[in-house]
Amino acid sequence: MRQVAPSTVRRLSLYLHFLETNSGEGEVTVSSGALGVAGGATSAQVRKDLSFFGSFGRRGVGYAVRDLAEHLRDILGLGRTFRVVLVGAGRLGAALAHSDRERGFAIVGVYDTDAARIGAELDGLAVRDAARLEADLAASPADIGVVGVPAAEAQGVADRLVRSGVRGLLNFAPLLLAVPPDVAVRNVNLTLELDGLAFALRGRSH
Amino acid sequence: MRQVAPSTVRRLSLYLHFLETNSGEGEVTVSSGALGVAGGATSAQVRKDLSFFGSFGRRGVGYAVRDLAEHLRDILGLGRTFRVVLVGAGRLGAALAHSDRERGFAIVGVYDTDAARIGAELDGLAVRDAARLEADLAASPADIGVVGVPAAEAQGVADRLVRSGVRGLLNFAPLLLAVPPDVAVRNVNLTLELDGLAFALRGRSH
DNA sequence: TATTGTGAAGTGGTTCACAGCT
DNA sequence: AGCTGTGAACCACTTCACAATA
Repeated sequence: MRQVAPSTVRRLSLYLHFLETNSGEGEVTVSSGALGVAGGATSAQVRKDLSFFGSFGRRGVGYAVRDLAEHLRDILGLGRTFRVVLVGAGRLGAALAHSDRERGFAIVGVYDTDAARIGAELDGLAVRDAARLEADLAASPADIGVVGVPAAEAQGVADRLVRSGVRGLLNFAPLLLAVPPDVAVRNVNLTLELDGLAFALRGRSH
Repeated sequence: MRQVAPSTVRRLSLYLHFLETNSGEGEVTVSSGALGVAGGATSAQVRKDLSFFGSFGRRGVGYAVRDLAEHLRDILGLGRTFRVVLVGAGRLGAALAHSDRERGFAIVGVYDTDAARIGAELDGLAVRDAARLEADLAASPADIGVVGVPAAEAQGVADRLVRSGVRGLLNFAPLLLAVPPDVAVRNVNLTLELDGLAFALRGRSH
């Protein structure tokens, strides 16, 4: 199978979210056009995205909602639970801990280096001393690590997570992490987004 | 001038961040190669990105750090202060309020519909009743609106912000907002990022 | 008639490679 | 010799267009 484009994965996730939030509404089938609206794509794009993994629709009819949702969860690998450790019990980390605990991402540990935070609770999880990270992960590995520490510490934390067997990182620090090629990184960078808006608004006054 | 690619803007922001955090270190010039490492790009890509806006370097030498940073701030439109209103005083909004207040993005208002939150303080800013949004924006416009409310309310909030003159939106809700073509939207979607990691980790166990 | 699945064409961003300065 | 600036080549994602099917 050819390499899947990152943009395709992003859209598949949007299609799935649409199917999941609109499934109770009676409609048994959806067209590629409707999915396109949800995913910010054309109908042709939707069909191409899906055809990459198989033929899930019926010509002249569309896609069966429940069936396609199931296929998308399977394609995205959402059939299992991912174990997530959170390093840096700041606000972004808290936002993550708060959301999405249901959808297959289980937060199994929250760590911080700040003594003031250690021992505190973050959404029902005790914040542990980051010094324990390696020992804890050796005893009970995780799939995904969330880097929620300041920029200066981010690469160090990433290195420790990767050495401890984590193979996916969600990075909130405003810089690019250097990781081995078999480790996946997704960045959430508020500075970047704000700069992007600034650029889009060039020359416009309020 | 041709349309600038979103990926180019993203990298320009990364180059700038690199220059700003490493400017005190004696080096007066940087090469496109060094900038490429910071921005996750090749040296050729860096030069193309910059050449799009002018010739800022010297052949055989490189780019003057201070000078290039200044140019990048100018290109990105960071020379002025952007007035930002935050709707939804949740954790992501709090994360935003906490960071970056220095770099040209001034939070001028925080709103929520939840009576329990109204009147509370978020990083020194009083949370106001979202019902006042239109009146406040009419009296004192904003450039950027942050949509930090649940998915079901997101489009409604976006509509109200756009009607009140906001021309840039930072959307934390896990869906695509429909906005007029002259309004810029950037999405921060944790669900999407986690799904992306799930896909990248397909078939791998811990 | 409605809508999918897909090869072919199109578009646009990235990489190459080298001329041009310092 | 070192490094930028840039046209040309390349590559990958998107759109088109239409045969296939309900």
